[in-house]
Amino acid sequence: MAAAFRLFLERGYERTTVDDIVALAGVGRRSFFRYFPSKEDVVFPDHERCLTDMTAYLAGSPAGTEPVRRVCDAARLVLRMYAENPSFSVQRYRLTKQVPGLRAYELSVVWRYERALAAYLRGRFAGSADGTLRADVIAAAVVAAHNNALRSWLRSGGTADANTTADHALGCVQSAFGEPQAPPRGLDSGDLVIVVARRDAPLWRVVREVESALGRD
Amino acid sequence: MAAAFRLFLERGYERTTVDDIVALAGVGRRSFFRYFPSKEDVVFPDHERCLTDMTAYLAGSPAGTEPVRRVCDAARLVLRMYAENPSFSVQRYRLTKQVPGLRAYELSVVWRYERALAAYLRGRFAGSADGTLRADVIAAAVVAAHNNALRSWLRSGGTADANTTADHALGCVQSAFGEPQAPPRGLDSGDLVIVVARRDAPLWRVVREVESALGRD
DNA sequence: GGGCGGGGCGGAACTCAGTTCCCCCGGGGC
DNA sequence: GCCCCGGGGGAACTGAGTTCCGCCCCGCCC
Repeated sequence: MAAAFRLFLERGYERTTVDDIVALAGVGRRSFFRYFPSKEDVVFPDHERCLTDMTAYLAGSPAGTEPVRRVCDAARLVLRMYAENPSFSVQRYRLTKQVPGLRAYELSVVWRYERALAAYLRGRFAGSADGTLRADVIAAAVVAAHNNALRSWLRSGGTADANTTADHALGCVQSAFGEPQAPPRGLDSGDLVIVVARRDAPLWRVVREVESALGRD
Repeated sequence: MAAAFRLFLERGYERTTVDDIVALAGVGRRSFFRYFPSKEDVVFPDHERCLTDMTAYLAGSPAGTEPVRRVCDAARLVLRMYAENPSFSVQRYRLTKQVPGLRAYELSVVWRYERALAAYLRGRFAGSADGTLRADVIAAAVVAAHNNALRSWLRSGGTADANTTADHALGCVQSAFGEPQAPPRGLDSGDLVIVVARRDAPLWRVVREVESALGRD
């Protein structure tokens, strides 16, 4: 991997052959493909583990957890993996941005994450109306919000705080799709809440007010 | 293309080489790659045109169109393309379902659709708070809803009515994310609106109520 | 200690996608 | 006639990924 990245950064991904890598690393070509099924896999060495981590995390959800919250937290696992090696992640980001083959590979990885989230949500929404549709849409929204936060962090060169941007992005999705879960501060279930808003106020501000009135923040 | 699909259906995609195709078609190998940049492109011959259609459709949006409605309609263009050749689409679906390489290619195509939608939404949401985040999330949600409808239609063998399922799926997204566009029924700007909701009601229902109270539906 | 089986490693050769280079041929202008 | 041009086709090349086989080292059993 070290040899591969040295060459990728020196000459670019496509100008580097597997023979170059194994020659620099001093190993046999056969051994390279033993550890990395394809040349692209060198660039994404940890996604496979992260994917199994995510499915395990979802499978280990205690009963009664709010599903949308859970998938948002699952997405944070990916962000954390990126944040563990900021400089590596940023280098890889620059690489994937300009090599179509790597972008395609990344898409297939992201797709597998999304399917894992969707599968979990489908299980949780089973039986309810439009369950699979809601599961697919929410999974896609979570992935999109996560990617939005991740990319802005990567564009900052890994210097910004990844968690706060992700909290904000995922918070938006969560508040848009999430079910009520927090116990009311002084309210009992069944209480009535009255919200007053001006008609020309922006919708998001009205929603915010509803949320705070309902004790959800 | 006819020769390629005959062989793909007979022996499978991976067991068919480009030499087989050109031998059956009676053309030169060089000519194959003149018309199809890669072997995968034979399977998705019309996506390139559909993508340019979609960008043109979005670019030609009249001023004042509701953005979410517009991207939902843009997604319907893709569905219509599939529906034009049901049997071909179903065959291709079965093929891409079991060939990882074709799935990866399809993902990259879908990604380009999603980026086209997101780019349009980013332009429309420019300046508003969290504009790019909303654009990305909505684009992903629209694509997910479209794919959900498309796949259920494909699984039905192309017999069901594609439009009604798509209308329902996209309608959910549209009502979840759409902006107000209808003029208020009898309210003037500056009027006060009072909304009453039970605390344990699901959030989306509260939001729906706020919207209708504000005359936005 | 000596045979022995298995696993990690390496290399040679192969398949196939995709590219490059060059040729051929037909048509149309000069 | 000659030249130019553009589409088609083939030969040869590059490089990824696979298959097959041989080597060596290590532990294990007799």
